[in-house]
Amino acid sequence: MIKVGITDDHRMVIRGLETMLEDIEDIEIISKFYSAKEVMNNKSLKEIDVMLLDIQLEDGNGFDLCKTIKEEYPKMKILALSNYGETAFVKQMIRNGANGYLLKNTSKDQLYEAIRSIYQGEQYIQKSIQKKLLNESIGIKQDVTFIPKLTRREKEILELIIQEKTTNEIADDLCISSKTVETHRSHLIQKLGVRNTAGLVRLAIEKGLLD
Amino acid sequence: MIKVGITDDHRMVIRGLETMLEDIEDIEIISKFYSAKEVMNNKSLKEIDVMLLDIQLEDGNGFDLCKTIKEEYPKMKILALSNYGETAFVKQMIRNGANGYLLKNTSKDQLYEAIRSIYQGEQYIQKSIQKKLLNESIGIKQDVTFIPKLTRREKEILELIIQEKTTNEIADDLCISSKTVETHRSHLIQKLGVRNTAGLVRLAIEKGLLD
DNA sequence: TAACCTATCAGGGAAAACCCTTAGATGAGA
DNA sequence: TCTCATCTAAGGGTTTTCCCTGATAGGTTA
Repeated sequence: MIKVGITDDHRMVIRGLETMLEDIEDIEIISKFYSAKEVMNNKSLKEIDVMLLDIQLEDGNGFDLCKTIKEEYPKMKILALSNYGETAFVKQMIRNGANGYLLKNTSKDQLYEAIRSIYQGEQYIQKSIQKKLLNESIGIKQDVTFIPKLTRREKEILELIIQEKTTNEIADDLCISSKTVETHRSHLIQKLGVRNTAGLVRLAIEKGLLD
Repeated sequence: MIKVGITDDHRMVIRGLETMLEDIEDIEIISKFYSAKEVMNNKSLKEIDVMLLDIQLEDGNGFDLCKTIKEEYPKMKILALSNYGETAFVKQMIRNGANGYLLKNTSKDQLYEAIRSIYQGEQYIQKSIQKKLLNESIGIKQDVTFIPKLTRREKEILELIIQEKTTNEIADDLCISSKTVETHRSHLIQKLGVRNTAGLVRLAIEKGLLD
């Protein structure tokens, strides 16, 4: 009997998961959580074998939650669920300890297979995403798509850039010289491998660099 | 008996909706569609009283689909479903003929109420979103948040801006003067009510102005 | 036909962004 | 202690963006 927990802030998704799993004999849903907070405050976590975890939670992201859970309950298996197949998401989730990654438009069979696989200690990543990861690593061998870590200050400035502030305004906001802000901007452009502000904003939004 | 159709590319969500509605006596789910294409190719649409419509479909957006459906079947009621409560989304959906708007994290009761309301000819917008819309209209009376329509050329140029191209490069790409591109840029900034390139990119991505 | 929208182009000027180099101060960690 | 990362700052120059104004031409529609 595999004891399953579900964490998702959409009741509809939880409902969907429940019905998909309800008539499977060796699976039992023992807990449901609607937010990251609920998970953290709960003490029955240790009984869970496999946690189905939405990576987009309203309060705090699933990445951090995944890491935290894994630190406290290393034996628990985590199956990440997401609407998005962005390889950046997948990689980060796996780095943070997830044992599997499924898109939410999955089928019942695939969901069952994924849960069983990771319960038995294997890794399960949806085929379409595997393909994507493969293509990516073949296609652009040189260009490592991993996103370099931004410093606190850089994130701060990136945030303000996205808010349409100019270098001068940012300097005022942070009480530093505009030349310093320029330096940070240049670093951001270099680090993220883009050409200009447009690229910064796009990347920041698409890859979710902030928070 | 209210005949309901569901359009969503996530099976899980469809499952969730099904179980939420299955034990309600006066509702019957008569069709399920996993894509916009399926909807358009189907001829049993005319029997549907209320369509639950995801606004984020893989093939073509729900906004256009909503409009198209309404044009062909004016009597059909459409309840928009979304993960996002962006007022811009809501407004656009309502403009395109939707009779209601619900977030996917809704409850069974609310879902039922929404379906019944719009079936009876009322409009149903989730309370939290109503609040948002209200606040918005109070807070910024002047600033109408509706998104003005962009011309084909403007969209084209916006697309290239997002691809990190400079004005000169865009001019080359389109074989027009860079001064013309500048004019379009200015119009974009004015129309969209932003301050600079960063704002353009952000809005274009967040509101999905392209495609 | 007149009004309107769209796309085109231009001049000129101010502001902002971008690029390169160099460099001091600080704090964490091997 | 020495190194490394980070944050800070500056000089000096080029490119790009932004903001006016004004103008022509074609197409649509009332």
